[in-house]
Amino acid sequence: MLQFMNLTKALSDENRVRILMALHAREELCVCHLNELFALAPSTVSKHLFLLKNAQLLVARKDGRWMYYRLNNGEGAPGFVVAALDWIVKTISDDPVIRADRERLEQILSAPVPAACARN
Amino acid sequence: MLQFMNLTKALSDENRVRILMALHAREELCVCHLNELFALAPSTVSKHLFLLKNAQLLVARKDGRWMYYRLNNGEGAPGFVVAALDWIVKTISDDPVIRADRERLEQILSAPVPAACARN
DNA sequence: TCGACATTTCGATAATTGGCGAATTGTGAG
DNA sequence: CTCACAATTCGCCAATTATCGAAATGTCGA
Repeated sequence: MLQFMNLTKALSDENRVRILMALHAREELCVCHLNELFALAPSTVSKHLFLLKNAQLLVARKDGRWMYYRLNNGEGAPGFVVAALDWIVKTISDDPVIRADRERLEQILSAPVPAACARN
Repeated sequence: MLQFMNLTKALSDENRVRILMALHAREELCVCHLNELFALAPSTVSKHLFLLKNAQLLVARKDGRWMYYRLNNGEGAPGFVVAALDWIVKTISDDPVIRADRERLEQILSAPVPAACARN
């Protein structure tokens, strides 16, 4: 029950849902990309990522100075988590807000000199 | 997005999830049953039911003085709502808390003179 | 080693939300 | 009509939480 509630609480904030969808669009992103994508303080994004990871919705990978996050829907992910992610994606992929985030994310990632991180 | 967030916010409270699961065990219940099942003030239960109905997770039926609530997973229910309910049921049906609620609910409903409502 | 940068942790604050009791509404029984 | 009762609405308070900025941590490059 505790795990389940961690998950539903994690999903109850719009910014966190948008983070999940951004990761769905791009497999893997570092925190600085998310900082730029959403108009939030780095510490705020970090906290959101912690809650999402704590709910088992995300997994993290460290590479040098950067932390990369991705959806926890690969091998070994709990079935109820994968089911939740499938449900979310299926439900709001076409939402205007999510679409706009996707487009803005493309812009950020395709910029010749990414503004977010120094170089990445 | 607003509908989606209404739904995830509705699911982010443990008492509301337990209400959903009670309704899954029993198809339909009136508010007084839920008042007795959970140790909550009637006004609190009523608020929870409003949020769940607002999220389209429940539908209500009025019968005399009593309001009956049930899960919105029948004909005409939105697909993403039905999918959410299926996911919840599948994920936490076996949880100890939910099991205990189910048993207590049986007790309440099978009592010779239901304590909850005057007669029902 | 030192400085720059990515990220996290911590502490404070504002907004949101769960909870209750009191008052209100609506309905049926007497 | 009046009373009792189911349920909701409202106003308030306590607890939670989203957010930020400042400070701490860790890592790379010079």
